[in-house]
Amino acid sequence: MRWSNYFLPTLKENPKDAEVVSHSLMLRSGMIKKAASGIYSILPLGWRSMKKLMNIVREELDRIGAVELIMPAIQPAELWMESGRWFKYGKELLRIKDRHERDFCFGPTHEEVITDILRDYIQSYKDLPVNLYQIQTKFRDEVRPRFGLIRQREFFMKDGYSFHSSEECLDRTYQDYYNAYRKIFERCRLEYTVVEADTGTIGGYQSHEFMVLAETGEDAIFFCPSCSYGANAEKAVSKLKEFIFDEKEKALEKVHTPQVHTVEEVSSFLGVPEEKIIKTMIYETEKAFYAVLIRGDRSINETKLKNFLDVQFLNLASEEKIERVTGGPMGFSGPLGLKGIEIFADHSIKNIKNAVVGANEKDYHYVNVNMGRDFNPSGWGDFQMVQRGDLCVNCNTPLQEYRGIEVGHIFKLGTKYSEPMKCLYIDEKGQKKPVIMGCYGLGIGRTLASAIEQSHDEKGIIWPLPLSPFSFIILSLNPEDKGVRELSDKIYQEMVQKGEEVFYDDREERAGVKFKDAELIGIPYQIIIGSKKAKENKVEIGIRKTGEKITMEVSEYYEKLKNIAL
RNA sequence: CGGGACGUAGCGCAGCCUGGUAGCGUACCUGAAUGGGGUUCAGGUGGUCGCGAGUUCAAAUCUCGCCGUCCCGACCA
Repeated sequence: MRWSNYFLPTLKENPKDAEVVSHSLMLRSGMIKKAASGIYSILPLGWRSMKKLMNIVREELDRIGAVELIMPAIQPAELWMESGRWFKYGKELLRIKDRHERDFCFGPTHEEVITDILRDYIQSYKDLPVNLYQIQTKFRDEVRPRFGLIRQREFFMKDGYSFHSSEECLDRTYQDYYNAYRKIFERCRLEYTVVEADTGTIGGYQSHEFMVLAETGEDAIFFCPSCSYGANAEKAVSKLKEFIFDEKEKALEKVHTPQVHTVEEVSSFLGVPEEKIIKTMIYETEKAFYAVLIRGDRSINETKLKNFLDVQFLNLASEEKIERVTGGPMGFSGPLGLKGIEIFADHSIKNIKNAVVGANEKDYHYVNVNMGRDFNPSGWGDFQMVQRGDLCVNCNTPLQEYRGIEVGHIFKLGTKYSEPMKCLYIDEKGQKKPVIMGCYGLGIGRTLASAIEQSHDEKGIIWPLPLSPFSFIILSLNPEDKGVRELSDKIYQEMVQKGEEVFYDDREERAGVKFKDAELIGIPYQIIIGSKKAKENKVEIGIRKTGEKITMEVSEYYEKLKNIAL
């Protein structure tokens, strides 16, 4: 491909609305162009990289026996009503009406459509398993699209779905995808980790996230360096530092605590450590209000709480509602004397003796509160957010915290969709059963952006060879010099004939411009052809990653290049 | 959904406070020189100042509304 014949608008300056490096470099290297917030055109150079990644994905999925198909982006509302997600999915689901005022949505994911396909064709256990995938445009109306291709509203996703007649069979396919994903990310030369994850709106009962490690990552993950336990912040569990309170229970006492609201304030006002304070959080859900107790130095993990309470909506109650429910203002809630509201406690408060709690009354707290004697929660659970330094539940090693970009997510769905949508099969005994499903997502654009986040320098992108839009770039430094032009043309022709993916900068630009652009777009290997060296029948090979330049005879460039590029 | 900021040439910005019909850099076009790291000089093209109302003799500038874009937050009792 000749640059003069290509469409590659590079930018010298940093676009002002690009905040993260992958976004900025993709814009500058002419890979993408924004159409609207979170919505991008993929320009030729970007599309080449994207196709590279898609093909890696295809190869690895084909290898595990998954079969590619393509489903519609526009999906009828009826299917979403059947699964129950038309109402549950929320505002992220882009709903549209056709000319007959019929409801549709632009698919954020395809569980409904694929289940609808399968239920009509699956009859017997003999038809199972089925393992299908597609690479297709998704739309999620994100509240806050950001970071270029990392959080888009319209994006390419590889989504796979598998159907089984037994758990064991699902387990095998799940493992196949797990391994295939590992291979994909390894082939992309990404530094990543796999963590246990919450299943969110997709549902199901087991899931793993593939996280590319990056400081700009939106998700926090915890990882045990010793036993390699890993989980994202929503799912992570840990052992807390235990505090032993071997004191006697003292008499309950109400104390005046004017203007003392937060744990921090209570701690310093009363001179008690935060570990002896029990925080009482009032949550509002679609079912009821709940009081949730947790140790003063810990934070509530709302995802865990949501799962525990089995609710769709969960929000901290507003000031007025707290007053209505507890009788006291915000900042003074406590478990004592609460009426008409269930109290759930996190395990972290179990051993606290002579604790401090709010008195549900302005400017008052109780001290020397003891669980069992003074109050009893109606249930116990793990509601806490893991914090740095907490210990691994398996091996007691302090957990490490990283930031990551979620590039892949696999789920065991079970019968969450097959049951309501009646995707049934007949088993060996002639009984009708819902199909057992798994689903497997991989973000294409996001993976590409992650690769740039992990591999760049101040000059531009440094593509790992498997994702690079081209493997080689010929820099013809003085194309008006006949010798240079002829040699450049010759080398270009040769490489094309050998089937190499080579980009030829034949533009009438100065050398500096070509070097800068080549570095910006990050092609791993440069073939540099200039007047002086060309006269001596020599060329240079430049390596983007190291900046190294190696001079050699024209006759040996190809062999050497192939050796280096291995 | 809340808070903040921005919107002026393809891109990056100034001008706005203190109203008088637009400027810088870069890119682009022409010419010349240069020719291995965004070169230099000369000349030139390009903007209904996001949109709409209002105030005014006069609005990029002041006022109001809308639209768009980006950032931060989503939370600790």
